[in-house]
Amino acid sequence: MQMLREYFKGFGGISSSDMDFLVNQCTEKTLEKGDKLIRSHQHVDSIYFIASGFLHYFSHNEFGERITLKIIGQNNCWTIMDSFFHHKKTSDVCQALTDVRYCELKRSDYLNIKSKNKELANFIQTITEYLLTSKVSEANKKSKMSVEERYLDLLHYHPDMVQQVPVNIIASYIGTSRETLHRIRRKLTAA
Amino acid sequence: MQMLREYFKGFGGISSSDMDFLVNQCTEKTLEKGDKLIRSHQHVDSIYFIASGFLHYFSHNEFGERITLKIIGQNNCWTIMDSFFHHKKTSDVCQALTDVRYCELKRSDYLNIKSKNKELANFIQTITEYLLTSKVSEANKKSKMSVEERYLDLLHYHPDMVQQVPVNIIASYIGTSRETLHRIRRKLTAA
DNA sequence: TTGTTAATGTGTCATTTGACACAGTTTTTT
DNA sequence: AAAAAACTGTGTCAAATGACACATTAACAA
Repeated sequence: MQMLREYFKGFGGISSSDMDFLVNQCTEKTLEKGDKLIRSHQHVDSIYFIASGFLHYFSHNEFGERITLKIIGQNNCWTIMDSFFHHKKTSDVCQALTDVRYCELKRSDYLNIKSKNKELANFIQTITEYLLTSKVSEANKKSKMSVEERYLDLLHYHPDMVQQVPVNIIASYIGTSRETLHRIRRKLTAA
Repeated sequence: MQMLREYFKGFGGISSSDMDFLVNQCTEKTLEKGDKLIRSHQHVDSIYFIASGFLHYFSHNEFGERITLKIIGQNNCWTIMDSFFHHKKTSDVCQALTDVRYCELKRSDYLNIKSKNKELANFIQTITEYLLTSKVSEANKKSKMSVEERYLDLLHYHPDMVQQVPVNIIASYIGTSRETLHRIRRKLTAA
């Protein structure tokens, strides 16, 4: 829960009573490696904050192949937006790649927070703006990089992820096959 | 301005005085084909709503090649988030591909709206959540599709864009070269 | 412990792609 | 109207990639 407090602190000052209120809406939970946080055809009614471990968020393309949409690591606030905000079923899956500790915030409590007071409404707006900005920047960055550059980027910013997550999942995440990623790694170790 | 009202209406009811207040913060403007809305090294201090025409939002990769990040068409609310929210310079460019009519909302007026009253703050939050959800969904969809599928998708949802925007820009947008896009088009017309 | 499954490393080969080159066409500028 | 610039169509060829196949190793469960 301490990590969550730190995460929130990063978005500017709120009173300690507001902070307590915020954190009290969240529940600490764990997953074991292989457990599913979200199954196909499920409604997603919570936002998650990852305290430790890695989650694998994936979907399927028209040929039924798994496509990694995100590998969610420590200190990340995440949900399936479309399902959460629009009360829709998702067809995607989110599964623990390692043991995971996380906090859950249910939609009803999220709404509570937003309507509690002006400061908290504002605080949530700030976080939403931050998430939007991050997502756009990330997508733009991805557009500018080759597969190899994306891998080097991962290695630089998330070396632990590269170590702990299977190659085929990393490969899918950066948009290539495990064989091509393997060639890239071979080339890099040779140099 | 009517289009902007309709756009806002899509996000749920607000009082007509709130709607008037909202719309009054926006200024109608135009660009001629080739004009730059945003130049490199500029601070972006506004949000834009496109009423007609197409804008080309692009950046450069490490080799100085132009990378199309977005082609912004009618009924789109857009800005360079990172620059707008974090008061930073952008190194990207946004230029009119056709004559363009748009509305501009300056940051100071955006902040005015947010602090005017609870309903408007909420309304802005709803739009931000919508933009975030759309962006994530769009990125996920893109991950699942091949270049050819992305082209077919554009053709389906934005046939006017495919007609009016140069092939090399469309190609860059869907992540390939103009030659490969040309091959795809040739194959499709053959079939 | 052993059998089973998952993950990794690597080679071959057909296919796809990007880079280049250049001709034809359209648009814009002078 | 002429010249210049931008855009489009197309062929060739080398390089990159994906699909397979299979051996090896690691992780997990019976």
